[in-house]
Amino acid sequence: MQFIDELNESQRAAVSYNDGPLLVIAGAGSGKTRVLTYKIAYLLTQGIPAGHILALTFTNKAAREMKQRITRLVGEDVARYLWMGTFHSICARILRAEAEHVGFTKDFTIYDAADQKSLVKKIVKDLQLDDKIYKSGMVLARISSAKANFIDAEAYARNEAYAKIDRLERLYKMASVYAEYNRRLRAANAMDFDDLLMYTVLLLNNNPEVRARYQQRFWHVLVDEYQDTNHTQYLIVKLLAEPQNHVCVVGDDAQSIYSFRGATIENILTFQNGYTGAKLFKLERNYRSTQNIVNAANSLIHKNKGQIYKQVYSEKEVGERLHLTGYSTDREESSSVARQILGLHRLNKRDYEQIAILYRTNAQSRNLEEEMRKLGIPYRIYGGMSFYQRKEIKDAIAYFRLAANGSDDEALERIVNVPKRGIGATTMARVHEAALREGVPMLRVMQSPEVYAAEIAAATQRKLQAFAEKISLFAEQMQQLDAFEFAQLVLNQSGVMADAAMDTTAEGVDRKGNLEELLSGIRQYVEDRKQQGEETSITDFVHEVSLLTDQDENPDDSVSRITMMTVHSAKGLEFPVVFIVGLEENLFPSPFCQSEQEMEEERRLLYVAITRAEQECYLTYASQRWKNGQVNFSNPSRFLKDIDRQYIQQLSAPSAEPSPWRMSAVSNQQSAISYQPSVISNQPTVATRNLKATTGLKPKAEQQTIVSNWNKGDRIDHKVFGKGTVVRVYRENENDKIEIEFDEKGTKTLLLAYAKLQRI
DNA sequence: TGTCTCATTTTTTTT
DNA sequence: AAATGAGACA
Repeated sequence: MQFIDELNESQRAAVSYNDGPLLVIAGAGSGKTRVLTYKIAYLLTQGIPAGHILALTFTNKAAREMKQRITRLVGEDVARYLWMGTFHSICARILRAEAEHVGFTKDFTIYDAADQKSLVKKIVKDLQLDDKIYKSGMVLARISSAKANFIDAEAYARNEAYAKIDRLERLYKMASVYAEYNRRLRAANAMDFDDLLMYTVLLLNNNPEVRARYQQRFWHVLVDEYQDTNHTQYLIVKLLAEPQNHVCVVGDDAQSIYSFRGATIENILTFQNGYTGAKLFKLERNYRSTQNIVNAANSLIHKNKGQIYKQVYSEKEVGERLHLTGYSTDREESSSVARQILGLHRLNKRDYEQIAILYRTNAQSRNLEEEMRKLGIPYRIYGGMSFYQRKEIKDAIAYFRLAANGSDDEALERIVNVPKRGIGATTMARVHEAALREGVPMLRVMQSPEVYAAEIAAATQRKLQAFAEKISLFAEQMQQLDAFEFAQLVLNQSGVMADAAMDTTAEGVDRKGNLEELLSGIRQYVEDRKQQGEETSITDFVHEVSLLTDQDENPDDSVSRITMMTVHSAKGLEFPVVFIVGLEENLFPSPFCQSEQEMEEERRLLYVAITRAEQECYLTYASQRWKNGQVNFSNPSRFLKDIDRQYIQQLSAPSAEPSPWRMSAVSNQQSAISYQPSVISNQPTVATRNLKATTGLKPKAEQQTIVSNWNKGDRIDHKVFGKGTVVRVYRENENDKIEIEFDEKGTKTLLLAYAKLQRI
């Protein structure tokens, strides 16, 4: 037990307390993960077998890292038997083993967001509801919220609180949509993310002998980031830990930022009610950040009303104050941040790896990305499109999914015509209708269309059968081949690979490259699993992949890069230098929070952001920002006033109102009409859109034309603008002027135009 | 059936 | 700015 010396007093107390449930309130940077890691190591040295310890984390990455740290303490041959993972992956593991108890087979598919959305759309259509009211996003949010609170479709129908909101939104049939949604998932032998949690609770609730088995398996249950658990997760922990209640949860109410996903801070606040005799430990010493950073963050968070009182403190150096800078535009903000990063790298010898830029919304990464590229700063963006979300990858995986689970209608619809097989929407609508009517999977209908859907033309029926046969052939092969061999076979015989290979455009080459990357990923997977002596089938691979997120992608190369991500995904991370950008009203805080509670959550979000910084923290805002293709004027975030001024150094405020670029469009020498003051920055940039209203251009000609970042003499791509159209962009009170003339070619594709930058 | 054009919408965060 | 959806047309 030499490692217990590496802990401070309160950490050690939490680690070695073992007489019952405990709640560890761990301030930011106070060694939360350290406590959890050491606690597990401690349990292991106390003779608890690794296979009897369950540790639940928030992300796969956190689980992986914790496992690595424990491995370093106790060795691989012990650590590998730990049950460690996200709620979702552990639940999936349990559910696959016990699938028949909840009426699924162990090969059930996990539907991702796209599958869910498409399913909801179909249901809304089939139930003949108005899709303007039953928007898929809204419907899914309602369902997800219900599932997070362990409310099934039946209970939903009886639930007055939900009904009230639904009435407000005119979603009178919401309960039936929910019920139908679940029926369809079940028919497809599929679960969504929330089902993984929901069905685990059902499983344990309804099957005493299964429950007893898992309760006997898990002697100790530990939960990280407890402030971000929802009610269903609370139930899972409760059910698994009974009756001994050897539960250890670690969290920080000040960092609760996922209530939009159903997380409830109540879980922390009432922990001691749910587990009588629970002991509370507080970790208040921050080992991460300088005093200025910790104090600034404290002054901010103390403006919140609801919180467990704690005084986080740092004994590191006082450090620099937070640097606050205002800019007139978002472009300026981005380019200045880029220049500062370059400076930090060159002059202060900062490794790029030590620097992160955090923002409220993913959309903000675009500008930043551009500026980084301009200055040659290597970067890594988390969020946005991950590898597994690319079209060709999803297509490939849909083939695997369908082979593994013939009821997976979403996978089927995705690939039935990829590559083109002449099976169009009309045919699929008939297949869908028949499948619904007969209560069979669509694949079955396609196997014998003459039985189920006779109205389909004979020639088309043969196409359907050919497809169905191909899939059953794959399903057969799947039994004999390992994941890599199988994937290779499918990509070749499905035509997906050939399709990509035929396309010689840049995107086509990319697609082919991605597919090859997928293959080599699968090969790697097979090799790894072989070494571990584990299964190497494609189904395991698919199951694993469906629980991955972009956070989990390989840190790839050895190049040192700055990191750009949303504040949410930065939770749990730390960087010597942090830039927090876009600190404006209607962005951060988000324009969507109505209630005071939501505002407090946004404040916690900024608290999380600031406390990521170890040494330097830069805060920026801009007074003009592009949003949804429009310029927005904004004020500095109210949160800036919440931070005690003594910890902030204001470097500069936006200079006087910039003279914006104005744009006018002239059609055939018609009169010029000035357009909204839009464009910004010293780089002449033009954005035109929907000019019809203002210019009277012919209806054909005027859709969205975007030209950005010009230099003298640049050639630019854009859409057809209409014969003889001239667009002028000029800067008020100055003589800079850009004039573009559009010629009339351009039938379908983009027209190349020539931009002339001139001074008049 | 497939492609192209035009119009409308977008509420933020993620396992 | 980008994505989605509807409708026209080959």
